[in-house]
Amino acid sequence: MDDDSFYCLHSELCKTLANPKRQMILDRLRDGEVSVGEIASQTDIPQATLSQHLSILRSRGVVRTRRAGSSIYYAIANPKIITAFDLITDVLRESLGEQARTAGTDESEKAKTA
Amino acid sequence: MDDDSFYCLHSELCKTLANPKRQMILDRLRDGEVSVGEIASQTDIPQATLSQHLSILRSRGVVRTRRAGSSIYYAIANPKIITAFDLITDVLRESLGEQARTAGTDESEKAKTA
DNA sequence: ACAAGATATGCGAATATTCGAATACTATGA
DNA sequence: TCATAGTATTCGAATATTCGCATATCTTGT
Repeated sequence: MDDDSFYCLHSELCKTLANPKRQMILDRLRDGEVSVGEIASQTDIPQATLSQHLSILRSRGVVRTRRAGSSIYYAIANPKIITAFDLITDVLRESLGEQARTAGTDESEKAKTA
Repeated sequence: MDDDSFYCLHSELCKTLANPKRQMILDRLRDGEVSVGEIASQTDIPQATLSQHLSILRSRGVVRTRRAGSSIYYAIANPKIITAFDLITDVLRESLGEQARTAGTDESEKAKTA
């Protein structure tokens, strides 16, 4: 696999995580499998929209599915996804905390020296 | 901060990583700070495009900058970003390896039972 | 076979991202 | 101050994402 393909696949995977509704869904799945109906009742995501997002998560291999009767249970396919998710949460938190201190040190902030 | 805001900020951060060119850039920065010109010469990204992506990385706090003469050096702001990046690489690799074995077990693959 | 509950898909409009070209800004040296 | 190297911004067109609606599919119970 060449570098370009790698970066494309990698960013496809990141894109899959880069949506508030899909993050909401993943957060519901972090403690184990949950059915579509359960996710729908725990969030304010309309059923069709929810199904579309689940379809995206499925197609990228982020979640796996199991049918039980007429319900379909979704689960995180690889726990490392959750670890990455939480790591980004850390970065976000640290970045928010640091924002006050480092505001204005950016080299592109030319207005400050004018 | 309410949940919606959190998921939005989190996915903003993920979106920042979810682009092949920005991943290429981050990969160049993983061993320490590099100037814009150096990144430009190591990749095939045109200068204007490169600068736009750097601007996005800057605005989300993913990188920090330092001016040295007429050059501007970019560096990863928080090493956890790289850890998350590598974790997603793991997921990608494991997912690609597993693809052959689990192909067709998806509940949405109805065609198989027809 | 039929009805009902649970989930998935197709489509179109609104919105967001991406890129290249042109241009502007900043610092250094003559 | 002027020229030049290095970097940033603006703008417009092409493309991709997102969402809601309508509808289709699948499964179970009768």
